[in-house]
Amino acid sequence: MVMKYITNGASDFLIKPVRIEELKNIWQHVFRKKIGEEQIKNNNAQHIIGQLLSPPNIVPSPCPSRTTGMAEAAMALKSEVRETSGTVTDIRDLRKSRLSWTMQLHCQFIRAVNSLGSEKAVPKKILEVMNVKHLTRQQVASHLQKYRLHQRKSTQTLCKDDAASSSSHPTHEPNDPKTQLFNHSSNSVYLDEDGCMEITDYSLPMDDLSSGSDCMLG
DNA sequence: CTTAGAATAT
DNA sequence: AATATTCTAA
Repeated sequence: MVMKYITNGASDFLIKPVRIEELKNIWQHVFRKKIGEEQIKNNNAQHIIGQLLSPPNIVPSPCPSRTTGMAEAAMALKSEVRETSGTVTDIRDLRKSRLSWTMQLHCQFIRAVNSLGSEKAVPKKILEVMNVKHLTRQQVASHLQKYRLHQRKSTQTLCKDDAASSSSHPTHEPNDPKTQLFNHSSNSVYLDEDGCMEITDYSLPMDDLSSGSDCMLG
């Protein structure tokens, strides 16, 4: 498999979690080659980078500006995982290929879901409520799917125990997925049935310099 | 055409 | 197991 690419002209490989340094290196090489020519096509360069980053990765060209690619790319490559006052507001980190649902993120997710209520807790709205830049609807959807699976599992387990016999295991918290009305406390709800987190304090001003309005809807 | 949700795939 | 991607039906 690897050979195939080499014979096709690839000169180097990057392993999945691509780091900034590696990319800088690549850029240098690209420039050395091209520097002799009169025109350096930045678009082309960006394209190359895009290809070097494996397909499912985020490509560092958010906006169609054909400026001097280098600087911009370097900027874009800086980790943009921003966290302000314990609240994640941006998940973009080009070193990572997959999103990691940290507890913070998960918490925010849970909060969003709870504050929306069972009926309205659909990916799009969750996304809006969470207000995390660069988080996609599909990512939320995927997470939601898993979350619901967990929920079902725990409720089933509890029901079984309930009907059967013997002592109960306080591992998880009972919950009615259907008949449950959620408390719309906007600011202090913790403890989800998933029980994998009990962070109970998020309150501080948010928005620092990360407020750029990217994926918001009014 | 957009999206939620299930089914797969990595 | 966790996330992503694809498929299907509203």
